[in-house]
Amino acid sequence: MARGKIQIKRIENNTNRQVTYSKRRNGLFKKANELTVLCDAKVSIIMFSSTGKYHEYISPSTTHKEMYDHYQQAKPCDLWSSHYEKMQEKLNKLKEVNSRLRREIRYRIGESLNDLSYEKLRELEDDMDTSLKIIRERKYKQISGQIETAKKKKRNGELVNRNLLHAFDELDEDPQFGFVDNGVDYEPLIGLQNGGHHVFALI
Amino acid sequence: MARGKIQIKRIENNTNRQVTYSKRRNGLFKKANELTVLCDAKVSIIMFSSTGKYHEYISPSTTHKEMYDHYQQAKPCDLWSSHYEKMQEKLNKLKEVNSRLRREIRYRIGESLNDLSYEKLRELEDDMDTSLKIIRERKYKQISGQIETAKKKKRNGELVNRNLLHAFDELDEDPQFGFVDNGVDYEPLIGLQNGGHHVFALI
DNA sequence: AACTATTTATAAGA
DNA sequence: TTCTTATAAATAGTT
Repeated sequence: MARGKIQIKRIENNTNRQVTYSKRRNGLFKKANELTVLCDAKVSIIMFSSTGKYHEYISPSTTHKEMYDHYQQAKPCDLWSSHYEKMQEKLNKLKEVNSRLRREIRYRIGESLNDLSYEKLRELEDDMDTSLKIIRERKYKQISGQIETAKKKKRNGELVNRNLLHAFDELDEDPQFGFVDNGVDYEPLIGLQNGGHHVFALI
Repeated sequence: MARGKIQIKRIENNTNRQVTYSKRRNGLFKKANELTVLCDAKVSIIMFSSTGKYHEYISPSTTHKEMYDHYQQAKPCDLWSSHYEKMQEKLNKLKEVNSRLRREIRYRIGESLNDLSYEKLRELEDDMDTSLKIIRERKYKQISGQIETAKKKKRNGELVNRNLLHAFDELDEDPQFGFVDNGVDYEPLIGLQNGGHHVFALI
């Protein structure tokens, strides 16, 4: 717009394009600021150059986030808001599921039983009873398995020992094998609550 | 910038301000578009007038959402993105808590017991045992309470009945009072799983 | 980054 | 709102 008119089309010369970008960007931001002051408006500008660098203008009294939140409200059907809202929805759903899970656990550790009808209490008792049986079985299975293992190891150890005795005619027969933890933990997410019950450290 | 210089400060005359807003807004958007074309850049502008009306410019090849997502990446420490990221974080935390709660429930209904060490199994058994006792107590308390209530009602009913008999010399003595549900539900969020256990219908 | 000839934007008026 | 136009501002090409 000076020293010759130009066509509004992509500037092919790379350097030229960069220079023009820089100049016009400043011009744009200046205009944006004038608009802000003169008309008491709020303006949010974000731009990316062809090389990927970004620049921004934002009216002093606000933030991009505020502008976009506002924009969202003013234009609720656009694609942008759907992303944002979906996230909110997801969050709320998770919260709900969470509180239901917590309630379930509370019932199962014997809290908030007031909420339950007699029928439900009976169901819960049945469930708990069945579960407890499963857990006991499992426990017995595990302890007998461990005892077996221990015995085997002991036998094995004794054998080795005997061999050693044979070989060196020394040492006495007393290898101590304790129970072996399977290495997977019932997690340290357990805090005391309600008379010694082990429950999650709820957030 | 014509017919006289102006000071860059708020235009007090309301109509004037509106007019200037409109004119300059068009100018700004025109410039933004020229910048887009000339320099192969992407520009996102959102503005609100002092009266709350919004206007926007967005380069043809993109969307506001895309621009802000980009902007976020380019400026990870700004307030907006922190809002966005906090949301993500919250979501992840909730998910984590969720899976822990589910695990806890699984243990308590006798699933995934492979994960637990012998020690933890023993703790779990203890817990379950205690909880079951609490639930049983509660159940008995409730049923005996209900029986009491029923008896009272029956007595009451009998009394009324007798009075009625006296009054009308008719009707026979047989009011049927059933147990009364307390009205609060153990929720229909319970679906069958693992051999008849009642657990939440997990999402 | 500065300069400046020109083009563009626009304030005020209609 | 739109047009007009005198004038202020922006800027393309150059240094």
